[in-house]
Amino acid sequence: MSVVTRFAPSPTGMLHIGGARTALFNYLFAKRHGGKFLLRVEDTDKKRSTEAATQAILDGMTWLGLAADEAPTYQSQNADRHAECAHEMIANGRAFKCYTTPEELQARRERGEAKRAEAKAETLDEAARTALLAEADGLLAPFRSPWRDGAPPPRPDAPFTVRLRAPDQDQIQVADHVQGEVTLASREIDDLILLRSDGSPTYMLAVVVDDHDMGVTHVIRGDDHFRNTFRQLPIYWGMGWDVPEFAHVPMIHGSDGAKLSKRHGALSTLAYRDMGYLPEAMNSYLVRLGWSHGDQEIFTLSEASAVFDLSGINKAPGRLDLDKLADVNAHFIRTIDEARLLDLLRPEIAALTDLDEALIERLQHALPVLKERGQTLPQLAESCRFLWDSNADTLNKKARKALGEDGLKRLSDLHEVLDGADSWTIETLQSALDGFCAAHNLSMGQVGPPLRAALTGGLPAPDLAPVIFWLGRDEVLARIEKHVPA
RNA sequence: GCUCCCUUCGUCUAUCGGUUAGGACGCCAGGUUUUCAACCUGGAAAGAGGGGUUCGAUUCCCCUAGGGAGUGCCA
Repeated sequence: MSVVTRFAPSPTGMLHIGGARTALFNYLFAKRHGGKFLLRVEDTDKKRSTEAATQAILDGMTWLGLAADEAPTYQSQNADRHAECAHEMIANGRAFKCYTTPEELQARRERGEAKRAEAKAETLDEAARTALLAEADGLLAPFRSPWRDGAPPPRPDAPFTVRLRAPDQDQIQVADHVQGEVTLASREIDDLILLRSDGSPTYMLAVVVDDHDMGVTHVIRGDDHFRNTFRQLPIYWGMGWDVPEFAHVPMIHGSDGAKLSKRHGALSTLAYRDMGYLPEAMNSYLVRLGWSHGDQEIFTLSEASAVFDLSGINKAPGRLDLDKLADVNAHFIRTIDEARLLDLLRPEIAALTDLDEALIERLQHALPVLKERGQTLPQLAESCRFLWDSNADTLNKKARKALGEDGLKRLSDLHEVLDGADSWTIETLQSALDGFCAAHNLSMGQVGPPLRAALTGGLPAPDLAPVIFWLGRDEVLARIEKHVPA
């Protein structure tokens, strides 16, 4: 049997980082087993679903490179099919019509809460408290409809929901690839609603029907859905369908261990793109958060696709560590194709200065060295600043100091040397500098600072020889002339 | 409240009864050095607590504490 996985987000917001990881795991598992990875948009909640959110999710997936093997499907379009299944289950006795109204349900819940609050009173004796608590428990227990056994409705024309008969056996077991074997008492499960009183399907019905119809073999989702599995199993049974394999992966928390909030990381996946992270880095970081493969820290998508397995997933929720993400990002900045890196860098630099042809050429030369100097794209762009900015007007303290009397003298001598250099490569420039030091009996510690001050004004930059080479003779001489007019 | 799950350095993790408990990020120190990085070397840093089982527990069991999830005519 060939593997089929799916990512099934509800389009009520952006694709956050937890969703991205769930999608990634589904993708990797499918690839690992030569199967199919599908995308299904769970838009059964018409009130909260938006087209913009759908698009944002699709964009996020595209950016991460998690391409689905078929066009995305939309759950809302299968509503008829869902209803059909519900009615089939009414026909075979697994489901029934329930005439209890939302108001009645709400009232029941509120009475339960009230009893519980009452039980807290200190004046109560033990017996009274126990009785009150028992009552509250009864009221707050999973709902079993009074009409589940076919009793006549109060008014046959009243609106009804379709509910599934909760299982009769004592317990339900789920063998989950992450959570292990977990048993739950059936009394924890209610007669869940399959069809709302307006006839629309609920999530619980829709997922099961769609997963079955799409041939999903492995349901890999957030562990916030784990409890749902116990309620969904009876739907598979009611329809006489094979039950897929399950893997419920833990959530991702913020760096403080609390639930992800806007403060720390509950950002759209695309926000990370906008902050200058690479999709490779996101994937690599995310796959290692909650899953491991020996000591390997860096994974490309294809590397992970070759070794990913469900058994390596941990049960505990993981915390987002932006420092680690930045380090992984730095790794990919250093290793991706340089032409692509330059393309990614273009808008970042264009935001800082005029990106003309001359600058692009300098960048092409310098990038192999400069790419070591930034964890994110904006940082990297900033590290390139000296390529277009001599910083002559805002010399920092060190630079100012280096341009004292001695410094200016050396600078003027260097101007002559560089002006007359007949070869312009990093190697020859380096030996020109070395030769200059030797000839004047100076150390690089005496020559470097003034030259650097003139060329970069104290901006961070690599070794002088490559800097001189990248800048080119005209620019170098011009920058020196700003301090020692020729 | 109830049900289920989880707990190894600050963080992500390795270990599948016997290890000086390993790696990575971050942090600290030293080295290199013409700035800033990078890089190299070294260092501090963990089995939540308490009981068992066992010749031997991080590893298996129980309790406690802490954390998470669920408890909708949301998904």
